[in-house]
Formats: sequence, structure tokens, C-alpha cells
Amino acid sequence: MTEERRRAVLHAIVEGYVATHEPVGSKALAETQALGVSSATIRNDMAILEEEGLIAQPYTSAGRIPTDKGYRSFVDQLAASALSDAHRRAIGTFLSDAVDLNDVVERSVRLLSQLTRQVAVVQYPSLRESAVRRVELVRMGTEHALVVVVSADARVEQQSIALGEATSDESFERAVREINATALGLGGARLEAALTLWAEAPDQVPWAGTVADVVVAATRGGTVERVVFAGASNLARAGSGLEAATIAPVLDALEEQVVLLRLLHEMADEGDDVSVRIGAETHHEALSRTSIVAAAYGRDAASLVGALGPTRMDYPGTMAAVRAVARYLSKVVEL
Amino acid sequence: MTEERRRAVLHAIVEGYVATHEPVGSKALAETQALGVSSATIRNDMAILEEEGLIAQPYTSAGRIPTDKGYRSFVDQLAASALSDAHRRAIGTFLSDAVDLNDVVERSVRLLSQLTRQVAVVQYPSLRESAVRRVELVRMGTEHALVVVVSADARVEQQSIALGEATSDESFERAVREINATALGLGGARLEAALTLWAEAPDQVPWAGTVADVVVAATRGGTVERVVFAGASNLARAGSGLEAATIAPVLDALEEQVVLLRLLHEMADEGDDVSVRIGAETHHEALSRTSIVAAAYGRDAASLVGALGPTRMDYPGTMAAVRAVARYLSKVVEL
DNA sequence: TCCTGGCACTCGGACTCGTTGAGTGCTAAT
DNA sequence: ATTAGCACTCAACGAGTCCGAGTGCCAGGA
Repeated sequence: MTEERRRAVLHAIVEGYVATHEPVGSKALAETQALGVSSATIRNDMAILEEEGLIAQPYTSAGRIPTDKGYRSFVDQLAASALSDAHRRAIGTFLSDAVDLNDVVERSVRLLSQLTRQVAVVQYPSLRESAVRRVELVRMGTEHALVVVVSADARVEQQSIALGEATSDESFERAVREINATALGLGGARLEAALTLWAEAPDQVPWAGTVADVVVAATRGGTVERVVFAGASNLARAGSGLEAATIAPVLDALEEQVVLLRLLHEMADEGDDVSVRIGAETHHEALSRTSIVAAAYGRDAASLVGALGPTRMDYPGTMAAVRAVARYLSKVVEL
Repeated sequence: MTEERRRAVLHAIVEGYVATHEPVGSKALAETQALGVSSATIRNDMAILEEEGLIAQPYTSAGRIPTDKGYRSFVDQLAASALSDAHRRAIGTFLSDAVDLNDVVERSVRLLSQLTRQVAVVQYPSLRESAVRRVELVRMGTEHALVVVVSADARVEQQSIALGEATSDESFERAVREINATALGLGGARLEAALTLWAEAPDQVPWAGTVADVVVAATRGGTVERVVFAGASNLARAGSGLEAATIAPVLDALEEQVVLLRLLHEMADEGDDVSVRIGAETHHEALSRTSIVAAAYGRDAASLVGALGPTRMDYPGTMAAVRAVARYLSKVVEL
């Protein structure tokens, strides 16, 4: 079937180009690949693939390189491939002795960047909304106090607030008692309502509103989103295929966080096992020469882990590694 | 004086090369700089400077560029220059509304990378030993509790502990009262002694020792050292003068932390206002093409803030910016 | 003793130009 | 539908040439 062979030709071109970073020609394909046809036939196929916008020539009469669309087609037809045993073992040993969430994330991102030889990104698990277990107010000097909120899922958040005018010890104590009585066990909208009511009570301390805000903010889920990355050097390493001028904007985007977060969110919505954005599909000028492979982890699938590299990357390998790390992370995080 | 003019020639070469990234020749110097001598004289001076190892030619009969030693001489003779007003104002507005330590560090590193157009690094302030302001125990289920320690410098540390066998509410409450009475205002060895005594009291709850350990650990100073960086893209940006191959190892070193930390420690020991390492002086292959300008901040001068860039960097400007940010950080951190 | 003008020399960068070879598109034959 | 053949294109490469910025050195002047 001719249609099928064309796919094979595309695959061969993608793999060849990824391996060598050089345009691949019809003759080379005819020789190295066992397609059973001559170079002339391959040339014809190539002409068609080019018409379809899947491959392109850097200049007249050079070999062909895949376009973003070509990579896309390649990726879409990719069967889930397994990670090598060695890698699988690496994940186990590397992540097994992590002590806390920070450590898990830190190790994961390092590991993934090594497995893929790309820049790895891990979005911190977005915290779920929780209820108040305890609110503490600790005076720090006469004009400041520290609000410490312990939520039901054992998270502790603190923030320093200004008391404004001097507050007597009695009203301070009273405020602490009251806020605990009011907020205990509540979360979300009910917490907010109860605290608003409390803060607006007559004869209330002037900083009640501030405290209420802090408590609400502390129990609200995933407000601070953060993504950490590792392996930035892989972008610059020889053979990445990106020139210095291309790298700077990518590094900026990584540090920006917000750009990356939006992109990851979009990808999470796709709901695939592993989702891939190729080149211009990222919708970001800075990332137009890079691709990103991401997978959700955790129960509610709101957090992502991924790898970012040049469009000319090893998609099957990267996808396998990302998938494996995401699975592992899910296990660890869902405890 | 001829000696003095030679210095001027060196300065002019450094400044010229920093500005243009191109070797500077005797003729150009004679014309642009008001040295009052001819190009031939400058050539003679250059020959001497080259003998002294302060400048070099990339190839026979090209202009001269400064060597590491040349930069060093230039830097050593640099008078402390002031930061521009605009920059000074930027520091104020940028850092003034930071809410906590994390925020301060985060903002500082961003700011410094923008001011210097280099990679900025900030070492987290190594925390001083502090006294206990408040200890809270929050029950999480029947068998676990959360120990929350608020120290005098407004730090909050928490850790979850297992209670072992069931503890009655009364003894739980009593433990909280006792530990606060015992520990309040103490730190260091005295705190440790007092808590040990308390934990070993007859009729004490079985987990008293665990709590004591947590409280002591929470008030002990700086065990984890960390350095954050920002502006990595400045390395890759056009005009940095570093090629892709040079950048990758630098990025690795930045992510390594340990390499950077050791270097910063060494620099802290020099005790200067602002200390500078140029090229090979960093004693790290990866950083041999870069310089780092660092200044200590905070009371005990154990934490550093710095900027890292190509050896061919604007030393006066960078030093001024680093100095200014360090001063500002000192003010904020020493509250 | 220090500076200067002059001069021969060097050598990378830029330019041209022909060669090479990988790669293409097209066409006619199978 | 495939293939062999052929004319064509064009980047890469190397050799040759020129240019000019920049040098080192020397002899003469302040």
C-alpha cells in the first residue's frame, strides 16, 4: 500500500533527522531503510509529503526535514513505547528515599532531566482546599503579630500582619479565642462567610479583617502555583540544535513561570495520557523552536510534569520517560 | 608620568573591549581617548602591558584584549562608583513591599539580574540561632500531633510527630503549658538543657523527648544552605560574548549549588566590601570564562549576593549594583 | 630619557570563483 | 505504480586575491 509507505517514509525522515540533525535525502533512505523501493519512488512520496506540509526543504535541492506538522503526525501515530529497564530501575532508586514533598519534586525534576536529556519541569501539586484546624496569633513587638494557620491536612501557613494602633492584651486574647471558635472545622465559602461576619462584628479589633483574609487565603487550595525546572544546560549543550539566540527567550520563559503555567494548564485540559506540543503549537514565540511533552500526575490531574526540548527531539523516548515519572509521582503524592 | 599613562591605557582597553567586544588597537585609542600622546607611544605602552601579562593579542597584529590579570588590575584600581539614581530608586520600590523572607530573596535576585543584566545569585540568609517565642501542639487525629515552633525572629517551623500510645487531653494540655513555660525566651544550650530536664521529669508524657528535639532543631541556625539564581537568559543573550558550548557548564554549575556555594564561601572570607573573582580565579573549569562579583549582607556577613557574567563585563556598574542590593538586603534582613 | 613619524610586515576577514556532490524534479519506459 | 536516467540546482569547500587594521622597530627630535 502506497499510503502506508508514505507514513514509513515520514517516520524514517523524522528519525533520521533527529539522529543526525541533518536533512535526509531520498538516496540515503533507499539505502539504509528496508523499504523495498528505489530512491525515485521515495522522491515521489516526498513530493507528496511536502505538498501535505509534513516535510520541507531548507533550500532547493537539499534533503528534507520534518515540519512541526510532520512531527505532529509522527507523534500521533506513535504507539506507547516502554521505558528501558535500566531507566525504570533508576526511577525507583532515585525517588524512593525522598523525605517530603519538596524533596520529591526536587528529585523528580532532576531525574527527568537526566533521563530525557532535556529541560524537565514539574509543577507543584496544587493543594486542595482544606478546613481550619487551629489559628494562632503570636505578638511580635507591640505593633506586629504573626498569624499561624494550621489546616486540617497538616499544612501550616504563616503571615505577619500589622496591628495598627495598640491593642490591649485582653482584646488580643479574645480575638484569638473567637476566631478559633468561629473558624474551626470550616473551609471554603462557609469559612469566608463566618469570618466576614466575625470581622464586622461591633466592637471588633481593627485588624480583624486582615486576619480573616489571611486565614481564608491559607486554606484556599492552589493559589500559589509554582513550577520548578532542572537541566537548563541541556538546551545549550552541543547538539541541542538551538543557537544561543534561540536559547535566551526559552530561559526567560522558564523563569517567567506564568507563561509555562498557562501552557501546562492548556495541556492538562487535553486529557490525554501524555500530551505533546510541538513548535508553534505552544503559541509562544519564545518556545516556537521547542516542543514540550507533559503528563498529569496526582489524583485530580491538576499538576503536570514534563520535558521541554528542541522540536527535533526524541519523542518516543521522552514520552516514555515523562509517562513513567508521572506514574511514579502519582503513587508517591497520593499517599 | 609614564607609569600613570600605562594605567590609563589599560583602563581604556578594558572599557573599549567591554563596550565593543572587539580587540582595541593603538590608533583607535590615540584618537578617541584624550591621552595626549601618539599611537606609537601607546604601542610602546601596550608592549610593556603585554609583557606584564595584563593584555594579550588574539592573534598577531590584531588589537589587544585584557587578560584575566588585566581585568584584575583594572578592578583593583577601581574607586567605588555610585549607582545611578534611577537604579537606586528601582531598588527601593522593587523591594519595599516584600512580605516575607522568601519574597525578599526572590525579588532581590530578580532585581539584581535586571540591574546588572547578568545572572544574579542570592544565597539564603543563614539563619541565626534564635529563641523560642511560642510552641504549639496541634492534635491531628489520636496518634499524631503537629509541633509548631514560632521563634523570636518570626520564623515558623513545623513538624509532625507520632504520639505513640493514646494521650489524654489533660496531659496533652499540660505538656503544652509546661513546654511553653520552660522554653519561652530561651535558645541554644540553655534551651536544650531546660528542655532535656523537662522531658526527663517523672510522670512526663512519653513523646516529650521528641517534642524537645523538634523545638531545639527549629531554633538552631542555618543548616540548609541554598542559593537561588535568576536571569540565566542573560548568559545566552546576544552580546554576552559566550558561545553555547561555554554556557552549558555554567548552567550546570548554577544548578549544582554546591560549586557555587563553595565559591561564595571563599569570597565571603576575603572580607572586602565587594569581592570579585575573575575568570580562572574562580578555580572552576566551568566558570573559567566568567567572573563573579559578590558582597555579603546581613549582620554576620555569612550570606552573599552576587552577579555572574562573562569576564568581559561592566565591572564598575556590576559592583555598584551588587553593593547597593547587598546594603538594601542587610537593612531588610536585620529587622 | 621619552616621544614621534615613518615604514615594512603580518594576518584575519571579506570577496571571488570554480569544483564537487548530494539531492532534486521530470520524463519515458516497464 | 515503479523505476532508471538525466539535466539541473545549490550549499559547502578550497584556493587565490586583496584589503586594511594593527603591529614592531628604528632613527630622529624635544
